[in-house]
Amino acid sequence: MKVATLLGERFKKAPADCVFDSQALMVRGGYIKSVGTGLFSFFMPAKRIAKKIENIIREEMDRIDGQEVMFPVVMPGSLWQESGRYNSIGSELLRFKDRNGIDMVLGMTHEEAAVQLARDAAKSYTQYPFMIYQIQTKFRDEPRSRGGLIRTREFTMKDAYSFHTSQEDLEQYYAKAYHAYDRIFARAGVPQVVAVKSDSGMMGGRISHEFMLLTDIGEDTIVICPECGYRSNSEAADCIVHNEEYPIEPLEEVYTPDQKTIEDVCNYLHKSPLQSCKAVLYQRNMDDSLVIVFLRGDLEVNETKLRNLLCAEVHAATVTPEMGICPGFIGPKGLPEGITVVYDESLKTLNSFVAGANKENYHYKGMNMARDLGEVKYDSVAKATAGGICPVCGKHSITISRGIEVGNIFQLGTKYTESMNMQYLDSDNTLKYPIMGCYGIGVGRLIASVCEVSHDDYGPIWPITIAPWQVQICALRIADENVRRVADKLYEDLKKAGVEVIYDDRNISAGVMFSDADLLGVPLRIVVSPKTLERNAIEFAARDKSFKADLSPDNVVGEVKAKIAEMIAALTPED
RNA sequence: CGGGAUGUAGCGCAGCCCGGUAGCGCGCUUCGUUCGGGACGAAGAGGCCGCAAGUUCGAAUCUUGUCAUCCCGACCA
Repeated sequence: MKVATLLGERFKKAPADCVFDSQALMVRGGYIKSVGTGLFSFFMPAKRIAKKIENIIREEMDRIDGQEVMFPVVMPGSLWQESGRYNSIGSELLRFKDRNGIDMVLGMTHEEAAVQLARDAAKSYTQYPFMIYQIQTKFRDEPRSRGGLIRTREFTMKDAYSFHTSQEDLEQYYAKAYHAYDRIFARAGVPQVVAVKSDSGMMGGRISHEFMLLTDIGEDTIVICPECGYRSNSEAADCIVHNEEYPIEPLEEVYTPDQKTIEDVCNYLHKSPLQSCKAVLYQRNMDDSLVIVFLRGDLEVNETKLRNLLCAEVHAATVTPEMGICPGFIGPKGLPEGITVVYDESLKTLNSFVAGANKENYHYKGMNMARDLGEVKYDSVAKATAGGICPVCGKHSITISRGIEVGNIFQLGTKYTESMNMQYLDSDNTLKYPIMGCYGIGVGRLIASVCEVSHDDYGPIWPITIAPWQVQICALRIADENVRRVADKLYEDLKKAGVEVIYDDRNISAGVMFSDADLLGVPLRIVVSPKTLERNAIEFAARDKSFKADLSPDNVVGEVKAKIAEMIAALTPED
């Protein structure tokens, strides 16, 4: 390929609305072009990167006995009716009608299609376990796509579905998939991607992990214990806090005029927020019924956990006079009947604290849950905080990071096989539902993630395993006959040797040529110029500046191939 | 869905308040000089000023509506 005819303008400056480095560089470098909100076309370099990532994924899926298949992008709504998701999923599932007025959907994930494909084909236990996967376009009508390829509405995704006859077998396979994912991210040049425990959300099932690229621009909050390696998405993380032993005091109602926030009340009463109880109000989406969460004053509610606990969607409450509560002065004692109350575990060992008195301008101090409220049930609904206690090793070591989710794995269970009536005949001659796992990786998001962690001010630095090309030839002063002859020959020789090479033979200034090369991010660069040819040499350098050397034009091909092999080997895991 | 902003050449923007020939920089074309980190000169090409109504002799500019895009939040396997 020659740069001269490579489509995609490379810009000196990024469009004004780019928010992430990866986004700016991929637009500037002529990789992607926005077509509409969350919709992108890929120019050749991006498409080549995607293809290489897909091939790595393909190899690793095949390595754990995956069978590559393909499901349709468009599916009849009736298929999604079977699993119940046609109605349970909101407007991110794009629904439309075909010419016959039949309800159709655009696939945002393919559990239904996978079960539909497999259910008639795997009737005997002897055919299990198996895994099927595809690499294909998905569409999710995201309420807010952003950040270039980080969050798009249409995207390419590898999705895999495994089917098992026992939980143990699923767990074994799950571990294999976990390992395959580690290999994929290592080979793609982002060993920074780590698995974290996650909430399984609408997918159903219990155990799941997300593979996160840890970066400040990430949209997810990750709870990490550097001491023991515990890692969890904040949505799924346990919040364990330590409470001081405070002197037991009698329960006392105190006048606290206009002291409505935790901060105000605590200042007013000279107490720490650690010694107070906060009320957070929600309403169930279904019927707007009120839910009050009580937790220690310094903590925040983990709404994912609250939803899971209540088995209901909730939203922040709008307080009306009919509710019979006093915002700013809400406490556990003396609430009206009929309100759902959730006590966070942080209150369990808090032996003396400040709380609202459910009376305008009054709080209690010296409150003690057991003494003043009797036996109540405690649930874990608080967000983990930095410095909190690690649920695994018990040290005060929790740190909070941000991450981009580039992949995930779920132990689904029988949610889909039951709802869609997929059964096999077991060895004991009884019909059973297979147990499923599912495993996803977003290809475009992975491209952006690699770019995010592997770039400099001038452009991306693609790992050799996914780079659009392995080597770029920059011919300076192409009008010089010697340069033309040597560079042309190098290009032909490298192509013949099977090296992926892109050749810039434009008659332009060195600055422009190098800047364009930096934006293309090709890991190895050969510069042919009159200057080096004078000493019968060409220059061979790495995009990441790790080396730069003169080579004799005669043994370039061998040297380049050796370097490529070395760089690929460095990214290939041992097992 | 709430809040904020922006739509003028491929990209970045000015012009709008105060209505009257559509402009600038980059990029693109041609010629010449220069050229190992975004060179210089000269001459060119390129625009239903997001769309639609309205006001007006006349609208990029004023009014109304509408669509699109971006940011923050809500939401999100």
